Amino acid sequence: MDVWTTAEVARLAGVSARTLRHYDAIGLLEPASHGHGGLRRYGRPELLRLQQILLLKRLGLRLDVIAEILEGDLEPVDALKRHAAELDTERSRLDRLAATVAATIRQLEGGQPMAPETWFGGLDPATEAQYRDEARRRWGQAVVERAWSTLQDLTPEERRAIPEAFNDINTRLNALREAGAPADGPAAQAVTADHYRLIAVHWGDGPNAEAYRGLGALYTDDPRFKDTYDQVADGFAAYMRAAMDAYADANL
Amino acid sequence: MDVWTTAEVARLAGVSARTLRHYDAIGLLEPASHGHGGLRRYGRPELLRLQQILLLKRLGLRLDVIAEILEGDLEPVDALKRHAAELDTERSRLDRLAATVAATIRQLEGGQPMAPETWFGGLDPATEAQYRDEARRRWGQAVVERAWSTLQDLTPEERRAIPEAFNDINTRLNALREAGAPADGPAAQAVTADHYRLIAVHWGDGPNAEAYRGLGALYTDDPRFKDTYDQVADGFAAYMRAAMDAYADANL
DNA sequence: CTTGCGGTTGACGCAGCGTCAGCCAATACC
DNA sequence: GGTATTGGCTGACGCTGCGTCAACCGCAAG
Repeated sequence: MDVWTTAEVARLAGVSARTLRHYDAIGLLEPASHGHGGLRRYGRPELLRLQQILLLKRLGLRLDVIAEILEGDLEPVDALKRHAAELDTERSRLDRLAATVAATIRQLEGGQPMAPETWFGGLDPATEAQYRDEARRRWGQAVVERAWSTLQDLTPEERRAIPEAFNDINTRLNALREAGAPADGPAAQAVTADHYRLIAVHWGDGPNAEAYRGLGALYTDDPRFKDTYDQVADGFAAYMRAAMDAYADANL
Repeated sequence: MDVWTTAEVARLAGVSARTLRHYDAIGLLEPASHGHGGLRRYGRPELLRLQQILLLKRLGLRLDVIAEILEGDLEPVDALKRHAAELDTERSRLDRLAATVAATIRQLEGGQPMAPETWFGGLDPATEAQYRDEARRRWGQAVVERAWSTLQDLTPEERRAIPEAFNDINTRLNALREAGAPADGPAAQAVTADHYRLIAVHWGDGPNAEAYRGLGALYTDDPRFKDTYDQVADGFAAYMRAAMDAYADANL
């Protein structure tokens, strides 16, 4: 009774037969012998090795790492410490993700305020015309016409998605501001890059440094914009402008 | 300028061209037209749809879920709430995993005490003989001989792994005890199942109900065992025995 | 003889692309 | 006019850890 078949080992160890065949295939746990039509026959050393494998697997180690440990090529403590660090990284990633998702849910449920970038969408004709005139003076005829025709071509569904996209960016950026991240730091600049790309999509091309800085200036100097942005949080408009200036300096 | 190629869209949106081709392949984002040798040509609606895709992707949603949302088959808020719940589950799983890994590291670094199940390994000959005699009286000749020959055949390396395996189980079970989990509850019984299987491997077969209960009795009644087990934590021996009794009742 | 159990070897599937490989077309340089 | 470069295209493999068929074989019971 010192030898077991695949199914017996599976039952004893609480794994599937397929798993054992897989471990054989990748060389992690080879049976003591292949006899009589290829039948796998496991001995006691294999059972014990399997126990060690399962112990390490329960800790979340990958099979190739487990193999290295069992071959003596890797110190268990070292591998576990590295693994613990990875777990920690992954956990904080999940934490941030969960926070972002929760914020997005609140935002969707709360009904988002109309962002000023949606100038031409859903406004009454007079106000709309006023914005368009001003935009033309600031950025020129071509840009405004492109943006205008863009918005005209949207389905109502797509149009609804625009404020969400801007609010998403505002939420993210404000979270960084509250966390004390500098506006020209890597985290805030990454979000700003998303903002730039979103603007680029609406304008049909990326704004140059001057135009982008001009847009930022609008956020702090024009009360129609400033009020909306400081509604996100007090001081947010200034933070946003600083981030945009830094972005223009570094990338445009 | 109302139409863009793959590379242009990639640059504007900050994704790889390969990604865009993938999204086309799975039908998530199809170009406005395929013209002139299969060249993909994206229009403004596609750019906007891509923005929505990337927004949702940043939240960790899977591509098929994103597709459902964009097709209008799924409410964004519902999907996000479900996703938030999944994130929470995953996060607590990682928490437990990290705790287990940390405990294992402490255990490996602290040098584990010899578990009494390693009767015949590394003891002086006289003590070893004494254990063997007693084990024979308790569980019979056959079982002891099998277990004995098992241990004889092990390499020193494999022998060192045995206490680790037992200590792993003790650590896990004691964590449950300290958390207030009942010895006959599902969590503790899952660990006990591992313990049973480990014993089964060493004995060459699973002990029956009587033998397993007898082993449990040993833990609380025999001072040599009890002392070692209560060294894990005060009262642990009794908890372990209760878990083993419950396991025997339910499964053997 | 059939049925059924338990064993075997492939091979696909999953998630989301990265990364060649091999081929075409237009442009730029000599 | 030849050619090197750029960019786009379509496959197809790779990664992780098996679950899940599919197709086939051998042995024992009914």
